[in-house]
Amino acid sequence: MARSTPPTQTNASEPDEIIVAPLCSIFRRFLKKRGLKFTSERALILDAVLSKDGLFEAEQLMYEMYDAGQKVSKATIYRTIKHLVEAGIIQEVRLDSKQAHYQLIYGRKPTDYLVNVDTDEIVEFHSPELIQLCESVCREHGLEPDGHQLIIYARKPSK
Amino acid sequence: MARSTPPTQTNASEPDEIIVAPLCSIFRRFLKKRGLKFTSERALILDAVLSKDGLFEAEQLMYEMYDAGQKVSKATIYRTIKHLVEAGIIQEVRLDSKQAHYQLIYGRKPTDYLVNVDTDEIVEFHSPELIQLCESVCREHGLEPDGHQLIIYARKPSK
DNA sequence: GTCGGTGCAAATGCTTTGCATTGAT
DNA sequence: ATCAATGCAAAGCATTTGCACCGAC
Repeated sequence: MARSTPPTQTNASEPDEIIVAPLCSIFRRFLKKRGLKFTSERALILDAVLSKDGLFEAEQLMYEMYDAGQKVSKATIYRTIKHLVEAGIIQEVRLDSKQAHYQLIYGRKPTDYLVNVDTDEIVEFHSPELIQLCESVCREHGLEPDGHQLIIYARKPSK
Repeated sequence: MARSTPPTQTNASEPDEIIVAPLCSIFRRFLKKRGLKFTSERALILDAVLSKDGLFEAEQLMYEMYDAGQKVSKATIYRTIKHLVEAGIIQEVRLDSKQAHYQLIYGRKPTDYLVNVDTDEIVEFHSPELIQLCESVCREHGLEPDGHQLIIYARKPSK
């Protein structure tokens, strides 16, 4: 069973003060509002997610939890991740046709990605201009922004 | 066997003069350069792709070709689509965790997407500002742009 | 006590692959 | 003639689901 390795990655953002406790209660509140339960498995998964500061994958998270002796089934990982996305705590990022990546977003600036297609290296960045753009595009259509995903693919200059 | 329906979609671009013949020779040239062959199946698939002006899916394309009496196997569709992407004729768009979508891009302005998360309606748009942004982000990292993908998620204003 | 949650294994669905045959160059 | 392409069926892989038991509320 080969564990897929996360993409190489540099984090462009200075680690903006992560407030762990609030996120837990935010998740509890979200679950309660929907008549769902806050179980010990969900607490463990949230903890594991909070310990990651870049992109991560569902199975990777599961194996790391396994190694840490916190065994939660794959099904539960996937089910919980869906709720975390719904709750606005993490976002799904689709870098390629393979597995989904996720990243903590709650209380952070929206993150965009620059992928070097030669090396697969991923650089994160934040773009206020893009946020403006999202807002104006939405406004044109009488809508309001509910997240976005920008992936820029790039390569070494031809010469 | 349920055929998945393509997302509802409006095309924001005036159909910029599509030059069909050139694309065929462009594809031939691409294939030759790689020691690959231009087969009748690939010609049929290219034709089918050129007949689409918005997003499409691999299986959907196959069924449409089937209905038109042009039967090409699923394997060949997928194999050819990969080459079309490599050739820069179409681009892959990942709107969700389900199947991939594709869209003709050769000779067109890069297309971005606004997804109404309530209705799943997709509006295409073009953004020169975004192209500027891509260039400046790439320049900062000593790279040059090689495509991008922007999906804006939006919803009806809360009130 | 009621439902929703969990783990497991099986199922799903998109996409890829192995292989024998066919066809472009 | 060579070597890639095709079609088919089978495999792969990330993700989802059915079900019997468990646990949060």
